[in-house]
Amino acid sequence: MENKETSSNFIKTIMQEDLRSGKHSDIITRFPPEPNGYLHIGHAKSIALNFGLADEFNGKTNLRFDDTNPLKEDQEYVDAIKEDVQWLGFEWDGLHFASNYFEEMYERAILLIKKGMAYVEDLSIEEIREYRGTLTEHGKESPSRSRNVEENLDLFKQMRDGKFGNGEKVLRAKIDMSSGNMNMRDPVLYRISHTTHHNTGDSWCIYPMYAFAHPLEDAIEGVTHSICTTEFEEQRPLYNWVVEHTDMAVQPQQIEFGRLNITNTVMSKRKLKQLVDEGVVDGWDDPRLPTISGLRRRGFTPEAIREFIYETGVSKGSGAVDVQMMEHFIREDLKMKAPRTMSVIRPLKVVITNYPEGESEMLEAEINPENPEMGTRQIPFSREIYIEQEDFMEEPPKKYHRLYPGNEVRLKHAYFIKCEDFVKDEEGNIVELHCTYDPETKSGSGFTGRKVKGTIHWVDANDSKASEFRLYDSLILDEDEEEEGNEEKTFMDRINPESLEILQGFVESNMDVKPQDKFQFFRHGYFNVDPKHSTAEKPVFNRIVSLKSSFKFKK
RNA sequence: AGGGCUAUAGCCAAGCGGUAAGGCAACGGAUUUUGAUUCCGUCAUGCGCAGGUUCGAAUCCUGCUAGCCCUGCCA
Repeated sequence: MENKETSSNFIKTIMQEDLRSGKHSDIITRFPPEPNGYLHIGHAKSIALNFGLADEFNGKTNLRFDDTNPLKEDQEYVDAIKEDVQWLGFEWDGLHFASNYFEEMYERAILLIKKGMAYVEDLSIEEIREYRGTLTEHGKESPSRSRNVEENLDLFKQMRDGKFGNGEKVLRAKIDMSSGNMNMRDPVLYRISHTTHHNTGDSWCIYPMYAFAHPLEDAIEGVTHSICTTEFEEQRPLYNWVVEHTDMAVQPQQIEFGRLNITNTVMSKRKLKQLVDEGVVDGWDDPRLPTISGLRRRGFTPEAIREFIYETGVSKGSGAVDVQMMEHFIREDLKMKAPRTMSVIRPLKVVITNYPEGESEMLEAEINPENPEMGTRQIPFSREIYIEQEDFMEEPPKKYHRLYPGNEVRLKHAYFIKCEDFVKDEEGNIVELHCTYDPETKSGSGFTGRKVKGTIHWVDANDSKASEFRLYDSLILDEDEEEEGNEEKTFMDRINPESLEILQGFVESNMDVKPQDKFQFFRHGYFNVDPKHSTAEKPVFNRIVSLKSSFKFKK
């Protein structure tokens, strides 16, 4: 994509070398999701790598659904995955389904049987597990291992023909039960599952396992570099074994990278599913989730996600990237794109006592000072306005530049106002401010008579639009130093009870918003119009990220 | 009778025998009608630890240590 000078990573180095040496004349990669769930930003890294690298070398990338387990897969997920890949800004060359290769895979399995390298297993699932041994003990060979080729062929045919029930038989590779690598202890190649498949319907009742199917899929498509995450590293010998012994024409190279982890969130499908199923969040597209659909609803852009992934790099390590890095890239992307506008999220009424009653005026304001081409807008101003509650303090700390009794500040795009008085309710809460304004200080007038230390935002109290604001915080809290070592706290124990705060306030009356529109609310941060809950009458804004701030209350 | 992988700053990460890139964060300072942005500056005599080879080692060798992954008819 638009990635500037190409920073180095070990996968790119391998590709460059393969091109240089003539091992390959083209680079072909693939993104191979299983359609059993929604994509998250970890997948986005894989997508960006596969598509980005191939693109850089003018190669090709296929989107291939690894749909070899009908129990878990569904058309709903293939549609969602396609949408997410496109939304991220990538175009696949071929669109494939592993299930379209079932016939060829079956033929290759037969080839293995004929070579005496695969056999039909009679043992039960529990027995297979027992025979497999443990991490520190060798496995032992199954009695079925010595079955002759003809019988294996016949039995495998019967498996395909539905002569057996689920779990009764399985096809296994004959490799090495004493291997230190568990994957080589006669791995299962095919299992029986009388289940309707989203793509092949009921035409199959045996389905290939990942370890057998994946290398074949890659080889069939002529994939040169099969990029996956490090937990597949130990499968590489098996991957190579399958391609070699099934006499595939080409041998793709499996390359593993460390998966993306981000602080203060969870990334595994299992954990995300748990949060959704237990109702901790509002579905797979909850704006607090690192799912692609969640990030989209939160207001992240494809550009920001891509830049973040790119800057994050590729390695085999297993660390976690600070979530602040992701926030940096969305701020940077939206800086030029997002219109500035004002909103008051926790309103405090201000009466400007020397402004004539019943009158109002329109003020001109630039839409984005970083990007003047975006033009200007008109903002109504009158005697009563709302400001942010935190922009007034009865007894301010040192270096507080906002409103307090006797202090003067600028209202953005409007006038200086000075706090003359304030009123409290019975409980002592500040409920209203009385201020005076100075007509001389109108914004844009060039007034230089005196300076103020602070500029605050506001909204006309009688001409503004009621809106809902949803402020998000980390879903998962940091680990306390105290708790480490103690009984294992799970991520469910560290859920932030304050990850969502819903507030009612106001935005400028000139705002006409559509779902997914993005704005910078002055001094607040970047917000996205929620596509699920926003209505024409009452917009709902998701806070994507706050603005940075160096202001700290200190005594 | 275990196997595989990884270790460079608070975090991510380049580096491939010639004297430690970059990004995030942090901290100074300038500008500022966003306590934002922008700009300028600081931030590893040091590359998990201990030895060794070499004129020279983050890079090569040996030995440790720590972390991650592997015993689905999941992918």
